[in-house]
Amino acid sequence: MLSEAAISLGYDITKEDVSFEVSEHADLATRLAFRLMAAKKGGEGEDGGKGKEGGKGEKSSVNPAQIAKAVVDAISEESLKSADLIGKVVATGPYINLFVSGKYLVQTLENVAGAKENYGSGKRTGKILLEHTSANPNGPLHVGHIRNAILGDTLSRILKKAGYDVEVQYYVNDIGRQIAVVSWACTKYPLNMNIKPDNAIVDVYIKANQDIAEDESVNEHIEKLMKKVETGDKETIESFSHAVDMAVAGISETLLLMNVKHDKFVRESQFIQSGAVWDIITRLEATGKTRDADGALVVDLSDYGFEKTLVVRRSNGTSLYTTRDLAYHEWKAPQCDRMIDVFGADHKLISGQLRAALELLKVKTPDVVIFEFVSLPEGSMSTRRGVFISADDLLAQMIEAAYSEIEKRRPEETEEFKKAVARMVGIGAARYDIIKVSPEKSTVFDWKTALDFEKQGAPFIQYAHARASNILSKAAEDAAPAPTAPAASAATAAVPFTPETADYSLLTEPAEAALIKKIALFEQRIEESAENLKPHTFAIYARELADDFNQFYRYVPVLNIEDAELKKSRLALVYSAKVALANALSCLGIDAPESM
RNA sequence: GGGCUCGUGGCUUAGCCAGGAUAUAGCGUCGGGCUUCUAACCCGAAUGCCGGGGGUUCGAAUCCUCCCGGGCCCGCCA
Repeated sequence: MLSEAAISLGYDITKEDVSFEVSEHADLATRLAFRLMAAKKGGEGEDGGKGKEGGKGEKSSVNPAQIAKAVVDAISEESLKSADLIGKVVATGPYINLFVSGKYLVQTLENVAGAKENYGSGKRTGKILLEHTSANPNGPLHVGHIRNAILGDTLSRILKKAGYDVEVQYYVNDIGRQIAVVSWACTKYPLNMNIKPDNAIVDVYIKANQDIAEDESVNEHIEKLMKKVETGDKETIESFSHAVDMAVAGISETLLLMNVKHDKFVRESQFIQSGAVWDIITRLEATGKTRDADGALVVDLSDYGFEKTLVVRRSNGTSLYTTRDLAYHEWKAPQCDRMIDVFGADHKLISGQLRAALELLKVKTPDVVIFEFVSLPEGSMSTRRGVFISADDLLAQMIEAAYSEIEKRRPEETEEFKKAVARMVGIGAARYDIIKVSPEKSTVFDWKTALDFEKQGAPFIQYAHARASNILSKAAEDAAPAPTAPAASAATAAVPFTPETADYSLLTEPAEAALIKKIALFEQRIEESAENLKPHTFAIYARELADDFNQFYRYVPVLNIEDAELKKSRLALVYSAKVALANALSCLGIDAPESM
């Protein structure tokens, strides 16, 4: 419509030149006028170039505000009519602002009612293999790992919502040096079977590392174990595997508590046993880019901009994490259209080298999502030194904090109710606090901030959902009163309501329109978030949605009105808002309580 | 030392990739709102040389460059 108008004025543009953005001044805005001015100035020869010598002297006689006005004036009557979702187009200064029509709002609510829990789903296709968390099984997850877990899990939910077929994997290091230390520690020190198994493992792991620091000879034992495992010694493999099982069991329990789901736990050792690792090494050698360095085999990746070579085989003949990771990615590549890895900032260099080596082998490379570190006020965390705050501790304290809140607010409720809500709110708050911040910010963990339930965090969104649920359940009660209930008054009289039959055009309050418009943006925001691999942008959308619902809740009564038709329509809107809120929370891995 | 990354009111933070309308929101501070669907809510106020200098541009928080400060990496660890 706008391009037609611009063309009619003699501008040489195509539909693609018209781009829109969201704006606080309009539902949709375009800076088309700026483009047109630039195009005109650039002259005949150049079209989107910078026009490095063009612009200076010849000041254009028209300014963008005039162009904008001219374009809007040139929009033909029937063109505006045919775009029936757009209600109004105005030029404000150099901007052309578009406002949606009532039909757009009605259509949005019809879509929600039709789609329900599928509302907001995108149409993307393709299979994605997403790897996240993959913490070493040498102890419990700590607060650094949960950034990985929550980022990865939220990303997987958003990608699924966008339409992709997503399989999530945890890559288990069950064979490296650290696991050899764990295994050795398990034979030297007794395991405390009365505590969570990952905690029992880390206790002995820390002791073993102290031993190594004090006594060099321990390293010889460790190395012997590594060799044995790579050459297939059954007993050693079983001992490793037992220790790994314990740690993984504990880690899984923590992940489950956080609503983090993996489809598969893939063990590194399988790539040793299958011979894939040695096969990779042979093919790397065949590229001619490898060489011997003091007995070790290294790959020269200088063609890819890496000065440092990459070691793929130790001088003692054993493989390294990186080598096994190459085999893992080669294994994954044919199973999917796209691989995504979520790694901590410490993996930045190595993941770049991994991608380069995969390219060398002509294997599809993964997209890597990097998040910066979470450190403690006294410095960075270390499982080995026992310097960390475990995820379990954090989550337990958050649930406890949520419990005391619910105790304060709803003392009359049952213990079961309070416990359930405390879990939903505590975990939700933890997840939201982590996901709302963009991953490239490094953070310092602080108990006080962590346990301070930030306003407009997860509880805020959950509360909006609970409010919507409450209105709907009250309406249902009114519609089917219990035999003992007093007769309903006129204002609260039963309103048979179904989203399909409501007259949405009655919803004309500003707060109603604002809420509907926000609901309408769901799919777009999901696709944006999925496309950019930025879950935090969707977390912000969920908050905005709750914000608009709370405005509506404050200013627009639903149950206490006389007009039955209007009540029906508003109930339908509340229903749509509840669906949108529930779907948004689900994408964030946060439970949506009916009451809290 | 080299590479990557971050720096936005007292604190936390969005916007930066694809430069444009008074820079987003929360906490904290100050003031207001529960006989009306749960106040984990809502409304209002104050608070910003968008780390600093230079450059590109009609226009820079956004692009380029140098500098300063924090984080991460530069292992035959993962």
